[in-house]
Amino acid sequence: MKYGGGDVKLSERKEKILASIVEYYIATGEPVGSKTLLEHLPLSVSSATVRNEMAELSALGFIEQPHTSSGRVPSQLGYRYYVDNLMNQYELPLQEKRLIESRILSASGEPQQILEQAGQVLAELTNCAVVSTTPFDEHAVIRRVELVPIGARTAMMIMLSSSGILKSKVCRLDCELTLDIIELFYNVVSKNFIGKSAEEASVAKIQTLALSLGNKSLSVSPLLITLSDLARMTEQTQLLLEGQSNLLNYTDYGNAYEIMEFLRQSDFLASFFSSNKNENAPRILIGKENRFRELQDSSVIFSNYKVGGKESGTLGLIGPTRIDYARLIPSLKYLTEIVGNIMSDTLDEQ
Amino acid sequence: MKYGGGDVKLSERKEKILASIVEYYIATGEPVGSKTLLEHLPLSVSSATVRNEMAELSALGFIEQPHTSSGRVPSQLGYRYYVDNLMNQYELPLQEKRLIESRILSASGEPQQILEQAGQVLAELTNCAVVSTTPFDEHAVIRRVELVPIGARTAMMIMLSSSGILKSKVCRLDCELTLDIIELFYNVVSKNFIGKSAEEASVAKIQTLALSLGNKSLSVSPLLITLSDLARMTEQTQLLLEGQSNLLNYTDYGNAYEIMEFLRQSDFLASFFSSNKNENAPRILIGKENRFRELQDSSVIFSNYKVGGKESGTLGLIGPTRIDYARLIPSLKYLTEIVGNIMSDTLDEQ
DNA sequence: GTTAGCACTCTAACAAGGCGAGTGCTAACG
DNA sequence: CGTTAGCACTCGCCTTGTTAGAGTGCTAAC
Repeated sequence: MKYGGGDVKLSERKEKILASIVEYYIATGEPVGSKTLLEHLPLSVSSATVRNEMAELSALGFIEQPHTSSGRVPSQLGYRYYVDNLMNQYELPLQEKRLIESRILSASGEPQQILEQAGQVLAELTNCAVVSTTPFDEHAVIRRVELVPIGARTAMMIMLSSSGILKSKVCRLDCELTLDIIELFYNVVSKNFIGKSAEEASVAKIQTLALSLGNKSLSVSPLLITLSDLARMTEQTQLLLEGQSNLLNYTDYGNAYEIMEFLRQSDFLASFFSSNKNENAPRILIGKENRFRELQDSSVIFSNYKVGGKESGTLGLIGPTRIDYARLIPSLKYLTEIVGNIMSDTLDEQ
Repeated sequence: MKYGGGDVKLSERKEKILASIVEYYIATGEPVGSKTLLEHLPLSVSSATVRNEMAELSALGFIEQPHTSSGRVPSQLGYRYYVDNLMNQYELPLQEKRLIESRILSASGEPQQILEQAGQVLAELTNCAVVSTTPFDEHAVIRRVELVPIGARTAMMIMLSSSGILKSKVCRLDCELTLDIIELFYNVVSKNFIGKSAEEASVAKIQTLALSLGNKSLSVSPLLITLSDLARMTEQTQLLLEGQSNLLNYTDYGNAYEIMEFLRQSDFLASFFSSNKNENAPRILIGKENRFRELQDSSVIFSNYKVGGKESGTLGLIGPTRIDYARLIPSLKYLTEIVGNIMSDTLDEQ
């Protein structure tokens, strides 16, 4: 294993000590000294020995001291080693799994709401902020378009994509919405858009189409414009955010406000997640491993969920570097699994 | 006017001084002393005179001292007097109004999304947290139910209410969704639910209906259950939240986390808002005027928006008592107006 | 009613000193 | 050679003491 530039394999005792430091610090948030450590460590050696070991761990860069005279704290590298080699993942008890599943099933079945629900559950479970992206499938096609008249001149248009995204928008016409127009619209749609990708419902195409309709164009084109708007909304991945306020609980956390603002304008994250599409296992970025300045003191754990066998969206956890990796990772894993399954269920019989 | 138990009408000079204290404190967050105050006050008197006046204002309870030797801060009563008598509301410039309007029009037209957009705008404008409730109309009826098959055994059901709420849910059947079943479903729906209130789609009614369908009951009842779920969702007012993170900016604000948590579990607020349904003008609750413990250090300003001439939902601002009332109130007023208009537009031709 | 002057109060800011946790080093031990 | 006890040392935190400054209320004069 490469840590800090060289291959390192720690002795068993060093590993025990490192693991103990990490776990103690995660649990308490206090830097830990040789003596305190010994109390939590089933080793029959003296504190001096532990100190010697700790000095070496310091030299290797796995732990560091906030100031000369207080205990040690895991460094970023220390967390990394812990996560890679030492952590025993805690398995979710079956009962809790059941509870989680039932809560997510209570959502409406729309991907966005499943994700909202899952995000809330995960936020409660982990005390982290949770981000998630709606399913994205570059090969998704428009499966269905419905036009539901509301008033004489208004209608609600609904678009359903093959990735399960449902979007709706109110459309307001300049003239009355007659059956003729509706029929014409459905014809145009089924001929030109159904089964095609959302991209194809471009403004340019809409315009040329409108031209070809001659004098009917005037009445149908507002509908087509709305269609194109919906297509835009459908192909856009949306990023959902839950449990932001959890971040405020971590008092040692520099500037929660900055992070919350960052998450709010979170296009960055969305594109980052989508560039990590083909990973299966959860990925963990600790502190500066992260490329965003705002997250340099945070850890991000994210994992993709699969809909119909294809990676299609991401669930991510964001918290301070001092988070309980051993507990969070299995929770995240389980949630992505569940979310994927439920979404696939909805779509499996296409 | 009743303030602190007695009728009070302050002298013109006292009013000027009080207004100046309130405005200075709102702007800077610093307690203000007689000397500093004089600099911002177009009065040709000495600081001693001002001190005398301030002493009387203190005795009357309009201002108070955080500690013996520092400037004065408006008391809750002081804010109240200011808001009632002294404040000149700042009028939004036309240009800004235009900008706001266009941003809200970019929303999809669904009430929920209009409110989300409006909430975001308002949060940016005011630096407060914004809450809003979706339109609620006790006389609302189910206007339309659509069933959109997705797979062989799954369908998406969409419900539209006369108050403009659109909700959808995926429904999973035990057997194949045939045209027969769909037709039967539509028949049952149009006979029993369309034009009726959402309340009537109760579980009990669904059950008796299912019984009367005899052997077809098995296939249709999952659909009817989903219908009932949707009716529940439609009649529930939803509470939306934007700009929570703004609260973190107010450093003097005791415990932003507590407030954020309170807002998150905000059923309280929803019911509180709905109990204030028939007010037209914005209402302002300052500090302890508020009945919720968590908001004792906050001010809440809320105002109802009208859809089709009827009060139907609320927009509210939440911030520390030290907020710029003179600026926020007109912003809120304008936003409620706009939101109401846009929503009414969508529905006006029922 | 207004003003100048003054003594008084109280906090925020800074400095100094003691405490204690924790360290690294050294020397001794098995 | 690894382990251990002992010890001097470091350095942040807490407490205490002091000071400067802002602001007040009061009094006496205008």
